[in-house]
Amino acid sequence: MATGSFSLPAREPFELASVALSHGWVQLKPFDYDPEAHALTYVASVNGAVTQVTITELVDRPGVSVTGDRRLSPSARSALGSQVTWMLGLDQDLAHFYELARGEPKLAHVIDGAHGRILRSGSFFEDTVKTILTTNTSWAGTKRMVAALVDRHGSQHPADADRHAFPTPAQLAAVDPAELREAGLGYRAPYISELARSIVAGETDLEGVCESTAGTDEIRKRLLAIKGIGGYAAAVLLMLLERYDFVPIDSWARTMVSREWHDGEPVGDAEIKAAFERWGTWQGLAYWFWAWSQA
DNA sequence: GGTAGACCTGGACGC
DNA sequence: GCGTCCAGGTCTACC
Repeated sequence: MATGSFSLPAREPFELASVALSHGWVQLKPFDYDPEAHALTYVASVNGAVTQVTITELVDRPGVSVTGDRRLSPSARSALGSQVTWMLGLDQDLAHFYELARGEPKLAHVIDGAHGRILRSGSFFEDTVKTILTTNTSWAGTKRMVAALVDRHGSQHPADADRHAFPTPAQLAAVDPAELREAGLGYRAPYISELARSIVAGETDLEGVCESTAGTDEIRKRLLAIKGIGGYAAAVLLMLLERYDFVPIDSWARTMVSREWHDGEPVGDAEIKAAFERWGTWQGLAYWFWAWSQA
């Protein structure tokens, strides 16, 4: 067996903290981030074995060091390497976005700060479930629901009963929707259950969406066909797929666009779309990293 | 295609 | 401490 540590290269510019703190995912289990140590941790299921992974930034070149808390076989190391590369978008090319951002004072900060990558979970299934759990609730509610899923239904770490991986589709498909409802998911419980069962039954290929070369509109249609995914959630998931053609319009977007361009007057979807339309296929990213005048 | 009401939970608020 | 109201996206029924 090989040791549990290895490194992965990243395309420049890269800063681990910029990716880790790109949105709230880092606050959701099984992620954790230590700002003092600049270390991102994630409880992963690698080839069926639960491993806590610690990711730190390399000091001598762009990239990260990945350390598992157990010895990794060559195949496990390869699988984990692919997973971490995907989660951090290490090979993502944002050169065109930076070119555009250079000419916009509200986006110029993304270049120096190496912003642009958005943290992803270990699987697109996990990202989809988490996104559904962000809808129609507070952030505290999202954290509580995700924690309930992970703690109750995720595979347990062999050395620590308090640590669990995010549950697989098979694990969630086996759970009675009523139990998910009681766990605090409320009306979202049947959505999660139906999605998990559909994947297990082979009716939905969520991970295949990541590799798809289909157009963004087609991918969006597939996402909108999932119960619980509406316009906002689809836009968030498309962003995680590096497709930035849509702005995720939620209450926060309404507030910020209203303050930025409409003197606090209420705005509709049309005004929000109009505000970022000029950024074309980068408009979602422009919105995400916009330096708003008022927080 | 557009709109209204329901869904569920937790936090804020008034009494 | 209790009850009420509200915010947060999406779904469904209806027009």
